[in-house]
Amino acid sequence: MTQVIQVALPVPLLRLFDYDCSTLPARGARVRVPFGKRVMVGICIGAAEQPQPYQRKAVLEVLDEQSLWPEHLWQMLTFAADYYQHPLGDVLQHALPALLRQGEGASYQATTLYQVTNAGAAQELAPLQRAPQQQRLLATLQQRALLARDIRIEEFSASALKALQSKGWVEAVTHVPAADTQWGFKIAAEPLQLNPEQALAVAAIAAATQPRPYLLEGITGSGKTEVYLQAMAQVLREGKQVLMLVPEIGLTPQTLRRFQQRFDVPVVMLHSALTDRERLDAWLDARAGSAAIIIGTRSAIFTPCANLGMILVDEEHDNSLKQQDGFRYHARDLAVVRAQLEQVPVILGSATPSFETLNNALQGRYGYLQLTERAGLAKPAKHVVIDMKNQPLKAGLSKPLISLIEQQLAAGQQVLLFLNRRGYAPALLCHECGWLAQCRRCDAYYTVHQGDKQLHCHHCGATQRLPQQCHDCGSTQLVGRGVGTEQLEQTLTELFPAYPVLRIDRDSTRHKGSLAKYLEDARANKYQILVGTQMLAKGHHFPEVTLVALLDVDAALYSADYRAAERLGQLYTQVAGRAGRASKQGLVVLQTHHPEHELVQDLVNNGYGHFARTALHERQLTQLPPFSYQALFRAEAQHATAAVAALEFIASYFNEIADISVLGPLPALLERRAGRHRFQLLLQFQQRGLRAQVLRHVLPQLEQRAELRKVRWSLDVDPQDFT
DNA sequence: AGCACGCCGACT
DNA sequence: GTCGGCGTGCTC
Repeated sequence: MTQVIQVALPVPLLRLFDYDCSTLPARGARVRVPFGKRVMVGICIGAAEQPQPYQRKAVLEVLDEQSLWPEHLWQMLTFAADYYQHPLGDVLQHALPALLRQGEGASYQATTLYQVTNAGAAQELAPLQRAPQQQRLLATLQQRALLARDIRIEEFSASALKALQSKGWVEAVTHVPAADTQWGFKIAAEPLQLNPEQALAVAAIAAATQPRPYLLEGITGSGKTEVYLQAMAQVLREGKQVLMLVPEIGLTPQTLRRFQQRFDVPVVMLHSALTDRERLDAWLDARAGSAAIIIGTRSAIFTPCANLGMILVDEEHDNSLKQQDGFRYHARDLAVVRAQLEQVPVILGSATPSFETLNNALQGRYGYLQLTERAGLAKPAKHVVIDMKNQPLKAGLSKPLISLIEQQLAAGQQVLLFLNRRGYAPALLCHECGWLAQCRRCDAYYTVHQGDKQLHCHHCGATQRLPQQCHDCGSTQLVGRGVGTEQLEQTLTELFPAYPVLRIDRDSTRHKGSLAKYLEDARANKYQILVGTQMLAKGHHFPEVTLVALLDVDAALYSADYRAAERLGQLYTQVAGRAGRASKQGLVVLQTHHPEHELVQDLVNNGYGHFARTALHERQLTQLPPFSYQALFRAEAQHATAAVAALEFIASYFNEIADISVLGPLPALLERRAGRHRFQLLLQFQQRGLRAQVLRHVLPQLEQRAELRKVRWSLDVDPQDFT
């Protein structure tokens, strides 16, 4: 009997689409459908209860017999679509590997497996002395069978393989990888001895009768990872899976190795270098339960797990956990929702917890586990605040800082300098008339880059040749104003010619693999002076670094973005954790024109914990998140008036509702970018429930309005960034 | 988001 | 005379 079904399609529309179908597919199964002039893969949501009187088209093909997602994960995904008011079809699309989005079968692909024949197993290796390629391959095959892919990866010779086959020693068989859900739990390496705090944390998680979220707040070097490992061990021992989210930068082969060394269980790592097929295999392994540990960045939160036992979110304060465009979800928040639905514990780990998470822990909603002791005998770093007022500066370096650097270098140690501006100089100034080279498409100045002798706009990517003359007065007296990492690198090379300088920023690491190489060189102490942007701040440890300096933090102290201070506190604390170790005193230097600033004083004197609590109290007084719930509408258009009008139109839907504060429309921090005028409208609610209810009611209406068709607009629930 | 339709400028 | 620029509208 023909059914009418609702289908979610990957289009930016909140509504679902009705199709005729000869059967009723499972909810969560894929269907191939005609859509306009195209054919698309959509997800069946179920039977349409009140089919619209509409000229329906028919489903072309039902691609899955069952739902692609386990029930709890399906619930999380529908929750997310509602919470973020984002089209369900697009949300579901995010939760699928590329091959499944394209309509491939949700199954392993048969590949060729090469194995020794009986004759091959008995064959001596010595006679192959004169064919070393064949000898090496046969020796390996006698130990284990190899997939076609392994042959390639391990660089065996294809002709050697052919030769062995023709001698009848090796045969090719068709191999369908099966999800092997039976992995026995084995500890590969003995766990480390825990200190009392660590032991308490592990025990608290193990002893909980009700699974719940935990904040694991551990200063750098306090052994957070060991707590993760031992908490995981208990889950793995029961045959359950662990899902771990890490920041983009933390997804390294070292991470993988650390887990493999401890546990003799299958680990899959979802990194960007995987092919689409490998990604699907990993997804299938996780869904079947045959992967014991699944590690990935933000989007890994959507990986289905047959038998989930725990979720870990490492560096839970990290901004890369929030997607900044399209489906703007926060993976940490979804992890908490998923853990609740699946009834498993979730551990949010950080040395510098986000204010949201810290507040939840302080209010008792999350378990609060603290690690305050540095392992070993490492001394906490010394803090120095340098007042830049009235100081002569050399490429942003004050005299006292230069002499501190000198001392460290002379003692054979490494220094690490942070400057959050890449390029040579953040502006090009005419020395005669004051003209500044400005991007034509953005409200921003061009950055001078000496490397390629060009001006770059860091906001729209535009470039042009370095001008020889002022555009206004024709003078040739053009000078860079301000300091970027390029110039800092150059100046340091001049100041300390005996010491090699390494610069790490987006420009110097453009080639793939170069970042990894530089980091390795830095760790190996090939460079004594390291210069970089934030890029260098996250998650890297350089054991020989004793001095870390933040060259200019003033922008964060007086930013229009209320989260700037939180981020500064986190950055400062993270980098402070990198200075010094057991035998050497670390030094953290902060240069500012406002040494008396409360935030600076609090951070330096009382540490992140106190700083965060003070700032949280302030957020409470001013009714900012996490003490209120925000939704941000953004609009951009060719003309400012169009963007403003669109937001005013949106605002009219909220103005009359009680208990909503409506701010704006206000220009974005960078009003014009790539030739488009950008404005924002901020809504603030006292209750999360009210926000959900109102957005759920209003968004579908807005989508219908012709008034909003001419501008590009979007909604960001729980905005992190106001740029 | 795509993809078509539609109406105005610089090219073979 | 066309090719193609991106504004506007629609997708079950």
